[in-house]
Amino acid sequence: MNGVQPLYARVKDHILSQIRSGALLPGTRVPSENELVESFSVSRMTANRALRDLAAEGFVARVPGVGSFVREPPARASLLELRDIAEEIEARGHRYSSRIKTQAEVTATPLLIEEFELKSPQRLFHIVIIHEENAIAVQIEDRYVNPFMVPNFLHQNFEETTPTAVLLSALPVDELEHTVEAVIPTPEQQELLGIAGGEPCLVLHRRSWGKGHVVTVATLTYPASRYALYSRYKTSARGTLSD
Amino acid sequence: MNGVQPLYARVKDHILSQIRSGALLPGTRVPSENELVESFSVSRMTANRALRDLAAEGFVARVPGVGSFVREPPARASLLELRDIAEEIEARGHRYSSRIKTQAEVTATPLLIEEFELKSPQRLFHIVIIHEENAIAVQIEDRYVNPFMVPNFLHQNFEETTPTAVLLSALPVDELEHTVEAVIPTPEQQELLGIAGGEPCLVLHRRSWGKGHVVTVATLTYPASRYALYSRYKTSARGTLSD
DNA sequence: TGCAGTATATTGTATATACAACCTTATACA
DNA sequence: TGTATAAGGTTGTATATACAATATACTGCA
Repeated sequence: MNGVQPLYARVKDHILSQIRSGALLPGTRVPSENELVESFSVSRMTANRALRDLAAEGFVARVPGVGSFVREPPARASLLELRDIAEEIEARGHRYSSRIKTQAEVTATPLLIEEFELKSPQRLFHIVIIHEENAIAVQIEDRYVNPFMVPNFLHQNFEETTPTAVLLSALPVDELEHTVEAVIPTPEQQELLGIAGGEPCLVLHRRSWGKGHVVTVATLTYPASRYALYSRYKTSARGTLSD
Repeated sequence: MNGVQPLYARVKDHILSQIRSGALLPGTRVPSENELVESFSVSRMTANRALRDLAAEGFVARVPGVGSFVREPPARASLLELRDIAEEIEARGHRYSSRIKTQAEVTATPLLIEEFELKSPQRLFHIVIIHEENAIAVQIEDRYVNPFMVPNFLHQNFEETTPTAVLLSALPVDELEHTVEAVIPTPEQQELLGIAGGEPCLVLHRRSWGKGHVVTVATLTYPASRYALYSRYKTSARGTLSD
C-alpha cells in the first residue's frame, strides 16, 4: 500500500468530498477542466479523466459547450442500507437478544483474500452471532473485518453492542455491495436458527468499503419464514449505472 | 446522430462483440494495448481507453505486467434498478429467449385491488412469461398492469420485446417497492422452471408507480441455483444510519 | 542444476498538443 | 431593431511521448 494516490484520483476525491459534504449541491456547476488544470496544476487530460470518471459513476452530468453539473443523489432501497438489527427489533417494540458463537482472529482464505482485495494472506477478525427477536433466532451474522481498518473491533463486548454499531461509529461507509440469494441452510445453520430441514433461507452477502478499502464482509442468513427484505423508494429519474 | 463512432468505441465494440459471440471465452486473453495499436492503427492511449472502459464495465480484468482477460459473466440481476432482463442476459454474452404462458385481461381480485390501490374492482392486464438464458429458464415473470396507465400493453408482441421494455418506454417510473423472500416453489413453478423439488427460489415482488398511480405489480421468481440479486453503489451525501 | 540478474512485455499514469463540436455571449452590420 | 458573425469557453476525441510498476521469460554464472 503506497498511500500515494494518483493525481486523477485526488482530483476526483476532492470534488466528491465537496458533493458529499453539501458544499456542491445538486445542479451546481463543478469546476471546468481548465479550472481544475489551474487549481490542481495538472494537465487537462488528467482533469478530463477525473470528471469523466465522476460522470461514469453518476455523480456529475457533463454538457458539451456548457459545463459539468452535480447530479441528484440516487434514491436507494432501504433494504440495502445499513441499520443496526438491535435498533430495528427494538423499534418494532420487541425484545432483542444475541448469542455469540465465534469471536476470533483467523488467516484469510483465498476466497477471503479476493473478497477483501488483499494482495497477500493476512489476518482477519471473524465473528459469528445469532440475533434473536423475542428469543427467536432471526439472523445469523457471519462477519469478517479487516483489522487494519478497525483495529479495536475484536475487543468489543458484543453482549452489549452489535458489530454494525461498532463499525458504523468507527468508519464512514463509502460503498456497498449486496448479493441476495436463496439457499437451503446447512444442518449447522438449521440448528443455529432452530428451523426445520426443508425451510429455505435468504442470504444477504454484503461488502462495505471505507477510505477506499474493503472494511468488512458479512453474510447474513435469515429464515424465510421469519423475514423478508423490503424497500420502497422514490426514483430520481436517472439512467442505469453499470456495475 | 452522425453515425460515426469514435475510435475508442469502435475498438470496444469489436472486443465486446467477440466476447458476446463466444469467440473470446471467459479467461481468455484479449489483445494487449500494443496489439490493438497495431491492428486498429490507433494510438496506445486510445487502445488504453477502450480496455479501461471495458474493465470499468466489468467485461475484462486487467493485470499489470500480464495482460487483460475476459471475465466470468456473473449470473445476477440488478436489485435496485429496473433493467430489461433480455438486455441483461445479452450483456453477459448469452442468448435470450422466452416462452409466453399467459397474456389476458382479468378482473382484479381483492388482493390485487389492494396492491393497485384501486377503489373498486377493475379489469387488469395479466401476463406470465418464462425468461430463458441459453435455453434454461431463469425467471418466471408474473405481472399485472393497470390498463388505464398503459392501454396498449396487452397488444404488444412479447415474442419480440419484453414487458419491462414496453413499460419503461411507456411511462417514467417515480417510485418502486421491493420485497424479497426465499420460498420453495409450487409444483407448477417447479415445472415451469424445470428444477428439482427441494430447490429454493428467490421471489422478488415489485410494485412500480408512475404519475402517482400503481402502474404494474410483478412477481419475479428466480431459481436459487441460477440467479442471485446484486447491487453495488457508492453511498452519496451523508450516510444516514437508518432506513 | 539452481539462482541471480537482465531483458521484455504489459498495464498505469501523466503531460503537451491538436482539432472538432457545441453553447453562450458579445459585436458588427443592415 | 433584428440578424448574422465572431469570439471565447467547454467538452469530446486522438496522438505522441515519457516514465513507473509489475510479471514473466531468458541468460549467464556459480
